[in-house]
Amino acid sequence: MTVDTKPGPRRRDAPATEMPDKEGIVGYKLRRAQLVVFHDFLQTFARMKIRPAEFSVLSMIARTPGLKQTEIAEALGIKRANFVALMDGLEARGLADRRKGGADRRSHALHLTPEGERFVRKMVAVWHEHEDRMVDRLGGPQERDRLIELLDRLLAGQEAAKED
Amino acid sequence: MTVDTKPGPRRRDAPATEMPDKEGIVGYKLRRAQLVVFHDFLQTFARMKIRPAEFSVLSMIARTPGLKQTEIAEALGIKRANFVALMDGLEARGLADRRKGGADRRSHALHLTPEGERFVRKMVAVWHEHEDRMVDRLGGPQERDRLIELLDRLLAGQEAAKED
DNA sequence: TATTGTTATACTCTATAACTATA
DNA sequence: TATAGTTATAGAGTATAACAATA
Repeated sequence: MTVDTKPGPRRRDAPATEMPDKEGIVGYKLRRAQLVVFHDFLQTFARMKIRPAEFSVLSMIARTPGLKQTEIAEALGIKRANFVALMDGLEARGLADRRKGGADRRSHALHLTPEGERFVRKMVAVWHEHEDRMVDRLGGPQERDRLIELLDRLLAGQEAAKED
Repeated sequence: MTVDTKPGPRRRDAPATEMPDKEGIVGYKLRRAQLVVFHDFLQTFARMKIRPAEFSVLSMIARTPGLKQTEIAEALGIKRANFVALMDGLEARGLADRRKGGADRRSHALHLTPEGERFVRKMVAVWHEHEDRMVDRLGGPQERDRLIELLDRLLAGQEAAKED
């Protein structure tokens, strides 16, 4: 266990200096940074009317067509009950569809429509603007990779914590 | 502008390989990691019934007593309208109070009650469990500092983007 | 019995507009 | 006119329970 206390004398009645400063707190900084990045994402995609969750769903369908709802929802950390309205929206816009006819007649295979394919190509081009801007802020692809690696350690810790 | 494309030949009709993979996307990883850290925080503070926003408000009042609501809300990225119910809760629990009587009779000076002082001391002790766990997952205080620095770059980029 | 998709519902967070009392 | 605190409200996001169809 890491106890990150600084050496040296410490007075008894100085609670103010013992208080955690938000600027050094992992969760706080993580939240603020995530909000900033999502805000940039939302601004970038305001015209295309795409939200982060919709973006990740369309990307995943494009990468791996034919997956069923539960598979995509679980991979993205979306509850399957909440996935329904999201997918309804994409279907209503003619970007993706649910196809029945597989071996398991309970499930739907998710695919992009031809219009969805075109939309996703534009979406990815626009996304590069956003992502390049974030990578630039970080200091380049190498710094981006360092960040991703550190974030993966937090995520891996969660995996380990679940096994009990 | 950083364009992070890999060299080498690229086929025309292979959209699947051109799609962004969520595992390398800054915003996506940031969100997932933040959820994991907040989940650990919520578990850790389930008994004390403290949410992240309440934690940061109590910490800030403890560090700098006498600030007014708007100052704390703005520093923490909370809309002043949403701060009211949060502060109502802390006051109802007897942890903090709004004191009138300053030069500006519109504003409230925020302070901890004696019970709030005791509560915050316990809260900070419990928080160390959580924070140490996160720092351990990252690989130690040095790795934590690296992460904070990278997140600060994203936040600094936002500051710069606002000036227009 | 278990799983897939679905509906309904509730709770939290966040955002905006408008009010009041003071400045 | 502007600011501090407040109220009301609306929209996302997220969580759980329960159901029908199918396995």
